[in-house]
Amino acid sequence: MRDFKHSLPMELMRAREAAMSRFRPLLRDHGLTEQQWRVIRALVDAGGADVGELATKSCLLAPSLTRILQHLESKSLIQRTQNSADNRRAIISLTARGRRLFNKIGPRLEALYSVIEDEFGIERLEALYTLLAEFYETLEANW
Amino acid sequence: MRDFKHSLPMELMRAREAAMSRFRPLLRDHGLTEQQWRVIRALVDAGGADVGELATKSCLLAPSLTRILQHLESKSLIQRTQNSADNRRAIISLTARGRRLFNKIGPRLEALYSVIEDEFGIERLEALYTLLAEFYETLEANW
DNA sequence: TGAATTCATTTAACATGATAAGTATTATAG
DNA sequence: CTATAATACTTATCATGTTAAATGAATTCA
Repeated sequence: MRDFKHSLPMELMRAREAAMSRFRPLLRDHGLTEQQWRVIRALVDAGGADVGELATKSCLLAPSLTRILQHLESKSLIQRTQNSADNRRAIISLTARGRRLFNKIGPRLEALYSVIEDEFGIERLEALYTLLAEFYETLEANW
Repeated sequence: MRDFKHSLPMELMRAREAAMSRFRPLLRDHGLTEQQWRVIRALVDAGGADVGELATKSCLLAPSLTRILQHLESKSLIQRTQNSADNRRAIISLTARGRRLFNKIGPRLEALYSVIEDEFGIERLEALYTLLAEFYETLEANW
């Protein structure tokens, strides 16, 4: 049998954790989890989206997203606007407060990301990123 | 600001999920989560280990592992042996039942892994694996 | 040797991951 | 039209992720 350590899912997880462990403290200092941050960032990127779109963009399952949105709404970081065309899907958007929080944290996370780029090298990082995207595409396509 | 989609942690997560979604149903059919399986596999690999070693090998945090071991013990898949040299660390090992379960599921998971190898290509998979290991090493070393 | 420290593990608390089931709304077939 | 099915989301449940604090055993050092 293949060596236990030579497990792709494990290696993906370890690599991700190595990166996330550098970002998490900053987020935590601002009372955010990494998942909450992904939602905020997706909202900045999209400028308003329904729950389904948001789930796709932030890579969260619908039940998790439901809870996270309730949490973010209770902290007045997001708001819901009823969609008259389809009452099932409300449109989620950042509040002014949510945008301020993003503007405060975003650049500092980018700085941490730049450090990683310097350490590992942008070219290798791009190569890794490309391989990962291809891997994802391949597995999605053939399934 | 960098494009939201061009986020390495997200891409690592998506790649991992693409792979795991193929393995998870089989595990689930046998009443196991992916984390429980990682512990079982680490125990096969090590043949007996204390909780700390097991946490490292299976990439689980100690509190998660504690709960998982309680669960696996209640299903008689693992057992604890007191270590006379140090009463803090009990030695965990698979029961006969745990080994049987591993022998039953292991080959079928390997088969699924082989499909991925064929789809993506062993060379590219190796290249990806190498980059991931280097990424991990780089980030751990410089921190 | 015994108090302080360190170490290994567990508990606690809150948040998310994963699956199944429920609810309300919209679309569709007859 | 209207019963039915499909959609979008939410709840519910159990398991794990993450951090901090607690417990108990081994080590260190005055």
